[in-house]
Amino acid sequence: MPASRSRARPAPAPVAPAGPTTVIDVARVAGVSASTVSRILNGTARVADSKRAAVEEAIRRLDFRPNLSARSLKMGTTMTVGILAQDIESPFFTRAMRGIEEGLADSGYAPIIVSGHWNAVEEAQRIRLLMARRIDGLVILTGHLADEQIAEFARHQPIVVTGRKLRHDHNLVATWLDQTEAGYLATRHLLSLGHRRIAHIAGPRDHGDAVDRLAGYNRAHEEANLKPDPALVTQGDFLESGGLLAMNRLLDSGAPFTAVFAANDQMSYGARMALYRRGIRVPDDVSIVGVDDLPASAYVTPPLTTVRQPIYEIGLFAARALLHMLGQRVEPVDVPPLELIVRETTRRL
Amino acid sequence: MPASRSRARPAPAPVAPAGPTTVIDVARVAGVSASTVSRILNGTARVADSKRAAVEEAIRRLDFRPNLSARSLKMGTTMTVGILAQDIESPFFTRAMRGIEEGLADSGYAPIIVSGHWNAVEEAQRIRLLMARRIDGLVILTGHLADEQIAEFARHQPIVVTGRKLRHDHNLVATWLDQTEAGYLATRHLLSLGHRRIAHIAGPRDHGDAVDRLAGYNRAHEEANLKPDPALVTQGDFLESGGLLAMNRLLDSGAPFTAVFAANDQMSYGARMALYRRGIRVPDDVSIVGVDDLPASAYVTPPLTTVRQPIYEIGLFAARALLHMLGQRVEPVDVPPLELIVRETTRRL
DNA sequence: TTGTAGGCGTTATCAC
DNA sequence: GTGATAACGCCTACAA
Repeated sequence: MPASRSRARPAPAPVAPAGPTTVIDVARVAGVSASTVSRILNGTARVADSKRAAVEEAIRRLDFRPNLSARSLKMGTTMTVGILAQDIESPFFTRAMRGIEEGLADSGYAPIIVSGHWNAVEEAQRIRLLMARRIDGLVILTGHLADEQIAEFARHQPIVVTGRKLRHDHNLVATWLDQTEAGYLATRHLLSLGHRRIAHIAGPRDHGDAVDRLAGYNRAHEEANLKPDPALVTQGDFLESGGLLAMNRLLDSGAPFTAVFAANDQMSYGARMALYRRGIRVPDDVSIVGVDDLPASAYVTPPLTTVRQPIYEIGLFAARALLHMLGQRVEPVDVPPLELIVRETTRRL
Repeated sequence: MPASRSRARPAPAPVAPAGPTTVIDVARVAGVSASTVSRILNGTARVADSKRAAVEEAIRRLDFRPNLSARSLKMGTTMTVGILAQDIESPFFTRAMRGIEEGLADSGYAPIIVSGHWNAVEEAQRIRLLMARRIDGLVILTGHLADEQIAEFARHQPIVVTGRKLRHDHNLVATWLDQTEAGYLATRHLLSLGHRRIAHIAGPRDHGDAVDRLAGYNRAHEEANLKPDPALVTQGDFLESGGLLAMNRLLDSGAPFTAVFAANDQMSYGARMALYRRGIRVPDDVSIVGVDDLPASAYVTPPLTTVRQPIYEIGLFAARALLHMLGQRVEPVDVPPLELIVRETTRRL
């Protein structure tokens, strides 16, 4: 029976203050000053054991919780970090968020998540909203912001940004994986299985990762002294629906191919569906490779061969790096490298 | 070139204050008092157009943003709502969160998301953490908290809780869909296709929805004057892995069946994988029905027949209901009913 | 219409 | 070791 907030009814106990409980109430009940309560709360200084006991008892009795707004006002810190995602429903971002959640656990920091929807203007807007809340730090999960813009934001608070290469700074950490390598690993795998006509469902043209993966596709061909057929490269949007549409276009074009490299897992699912619709078997007639290794990829039929991205670990890394910049003592984590996961959507030609 | 935070260097402009910009700085630059600035910020009172212009200009010049902590301290409101999810990576919760995000858009409220991991103790802990931050409202997305516990929490701030039937209150709104109906719809569909030996992969025993769906499965049988074979009911955990394990148990038991009703889509995926592993065709040899209609269910092969839950709309509803309780003028939204979505994992026997 | 003054709850500084 | 006191930045009576 917490004693606070008893307005209409008579106070249930003589100690009950009028409004929400404050340090002063606790101090009065414990027979000490507010400063002493504060000191005990924060471990700022040594206090006599007897007083400590009295204060702790009073805190319990009154169910006292310090007002974070007041503390923030005084300290200039909000114990809140902002997370800029792009699409809160995408498995990519939720996996990263899990990593962040884990990395932030027990740190006292809580995440506020906003979505930028792959739109630089909206992203900047959301970040300003976050900054108006005086967040102590910010994680930017990929996106379309200009590097200079991010550097500018980093003048106001520590930032960790994923998916780009940026000069580190006391206030700015970037984590980056070579997405050319992802495209290269996927394509080389198909080439090594004897495939020579390999289609590619690319991601959005304005998306750096997509561009890099296409470059990796080209590099693997070059290395094998092959020239990819431009008719086999088509555009997707990183979503299932786009993968389905792209595969339909590929099929309708009549250009023959025996394998397809989709720039991410979600488009692989869509492509797979398009093939299924036409009765084209995977991997017997066409092999598929994706990128990401989303949790679902082990449960689609057949299980998807893909290039694993350490998304969870990136989230974990981001959280830890941010805490480090915020002055917390945390052990750093490593981001493992990209890795080809061979499952059952690819077979030797 | 924002003028604030120029500590080490000489001030770039004569207007630059020492620390972060405050109303007082704005007032000084605009040649008015701080209260006038506040009034303009909040539209609290009429002010002369000339002063308004000067203040707005000063705000722009100084890139001023009101300190939310100070405002919160004064007003007793944080413009923050807490969201208790269970697993931030589950498509169920992310879909709901999308709805919440949409419902909160442009309201000025930002969501803080925490996860309870289906553990009543952890859920209560997280909520206390949220409450320590003085959130203005709370959305509880299902979970294992006791009704009384929720009622107790609702004494401190408005709460919307999904997935239960609770007496509404000026501070408590519950939204609930009859999950017996979900199990009933799924099972009746299979029965109507001529299936008589229908297996069921149930959800966790301590999960109300799971229990209700099993009850619906039984009710559909009763209605058809059939008795489900207890050997065909097995336990899952609402995850893909649990669905896979459960289906393997079913198969190993030797009890014959021609269809399976899985208590959610994720377990359907796992069950589908187990069948695939053994070369059992879907729907030719075994039909499958799930519950949820996750976005992915239209893209698995074959596309999953399932009972659609309006998860997004539930999130939207929750956000709107909360805003309403917080005194905002918002138009209410309806939660559509459960609906059987017939795709391609079921066929007539 | 506008300014002055006081306080929201906390912590840091300074005395004792 | 402990207590008074003065901010932190904002908003809202109250006064003018």
